[in-house]
Amino acid sequence: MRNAEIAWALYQMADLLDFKGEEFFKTRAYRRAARAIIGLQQPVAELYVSGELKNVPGLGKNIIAKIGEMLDNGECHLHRTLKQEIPPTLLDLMALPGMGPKRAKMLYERLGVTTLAELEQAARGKKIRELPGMGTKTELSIVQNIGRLKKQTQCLPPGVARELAAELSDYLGQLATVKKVTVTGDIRRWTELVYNVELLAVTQSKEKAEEIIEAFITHPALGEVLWREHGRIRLASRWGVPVELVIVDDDQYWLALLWTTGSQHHLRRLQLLAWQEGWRLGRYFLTARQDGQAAKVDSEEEIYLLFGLQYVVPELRENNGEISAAANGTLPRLLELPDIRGDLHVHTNWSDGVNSIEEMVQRAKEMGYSYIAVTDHSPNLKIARGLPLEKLLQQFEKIRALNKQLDDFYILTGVEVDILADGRLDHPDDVLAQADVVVASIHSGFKQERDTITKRVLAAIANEHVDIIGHPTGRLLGHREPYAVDVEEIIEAAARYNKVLEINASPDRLDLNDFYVQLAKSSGVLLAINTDAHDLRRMGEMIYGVSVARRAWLEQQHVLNTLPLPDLLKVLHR
DNA sequence: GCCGTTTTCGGCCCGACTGTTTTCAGTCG
Repeated sequence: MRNAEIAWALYQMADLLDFKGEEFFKTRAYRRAARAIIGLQQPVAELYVSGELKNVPGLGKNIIAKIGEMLDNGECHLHRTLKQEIPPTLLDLMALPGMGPKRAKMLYERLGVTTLAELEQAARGKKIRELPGMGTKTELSIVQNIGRLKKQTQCLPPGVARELAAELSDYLGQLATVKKVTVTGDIRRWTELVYNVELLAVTQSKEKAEEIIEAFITHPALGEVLWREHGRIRLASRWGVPVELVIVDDDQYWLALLWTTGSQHHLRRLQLLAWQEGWRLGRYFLTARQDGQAAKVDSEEEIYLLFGLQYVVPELRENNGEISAAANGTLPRLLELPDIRGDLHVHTNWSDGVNSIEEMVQRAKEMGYSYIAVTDHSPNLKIARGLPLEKLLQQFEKIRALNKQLDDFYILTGVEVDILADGRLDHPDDVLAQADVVVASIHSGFKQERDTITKRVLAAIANEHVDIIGHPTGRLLGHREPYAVDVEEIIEAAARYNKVLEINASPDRLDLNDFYVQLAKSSGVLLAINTDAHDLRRMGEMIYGVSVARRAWLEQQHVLNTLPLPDLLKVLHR
């Protein structure tokens, strides 16, 4: 079993135990263990064998034993028993907003509801309001939330989509008849939501295509066949989002890659331009209009070159002016991951992070960074064990001491300070003044009116000690809508006060999104791309933020944390 | 469940909000 599968099993056990009414601390232990496993750099199996698993915080004797069972048998006894006891579809109910273990249990016991479909039926049949503590508003919200969920399952946030694609492409890669697999489509263009998971496989001979398809459809993550023709298949997946596999031979690879990558609008423009240049471009083919001769191409670059264009990277293929720019030779040199010199928003075990400052620093060094800012939560965020004033000052002391031991690396003292519901900040100015970097973020009052919440952020921008506005819209992809904040006004204010806006790189957030990043850039507002990592593994999510930046045509000079340390400190006025 | 030079047992995680109540349970961040 992979780490992610074991973590998923632990999460599910936690949910099932919650449902059974187990005490909070026990189920939290399971969730903490799951989180610890997600954060591991090595396969659990290796650490289990070497006996190092007991050194991982959050993993104790009991859970390690269950991990052992899972590694041996693919499942542990407790998990199996729980699933026999409780229909696992009940967990879908608990995933609805406002629906926890107690209510799910009551619905199950009193109305016999086990699935979302049955729940919707019960709500529409006015059965819910008859239960204690439930009323008409609960019924309405159930119907609304189920409706929203139905829409959401048509697409996936990029992190989950990439995991699914990687799993499927590994599987295909193991087939002897498959020479190469490429993940293409939305994922290759790094769109913020993935509506299709697309894979392109190369085989020695096209006769093998049907064989590959037959093997592919048996994969456990895949379900119903939606559509099929020779060399192409489309199926439903575990998460609801469709998966498409295209199989071609060597000769077709580059044109198939271009075509499957999309976007449709980009390809349309490209077809038109190709036509004007004497070519006919279509699904996996490129022929001369004059004599029907197929073009011989050995890269995507060559295809663009044939049309007199600079190469257009997948992130830009949205028909947002990239083709004219490529024709004029004015495509920018886009930001790249190695341009990033540090992460200005990470959490440690001082607040709700998993790892110590030292561990985060070590990882940052391994990633080739030259600085990192430790920005733990402020006291208002109780759930995240936000640091009280004294502890924050202690942390600053500790960081200053650590810095003395470090060569060629600098830890910035920092804080992610809550913008409180009334617009004040959660630390006094004189404390903020002592931090190298201050990230101000909203973690409460998400449902406030547009005006109120916008004023809160504006007040934070106006505070002279605030450097960066963290995850400016607060959205969680597929989970939580952005708060009602007026982003344009925030951008204008950031421009006036010379403040930095964050591109939160977490694939669950991508906040700001590429559109607002373009607005910010054209207003002269600097962006900071930060992971907001709570453990070592998630520090690796920087690439998602860089991709948002690339989709927004950002270059190195538009991004704060591409600056060498001395320049960075100058911008931060330290 | 995990954790521990304060403890191997007794802590660990708390306040706001919502929808339902008429004093509060359940959920959420």
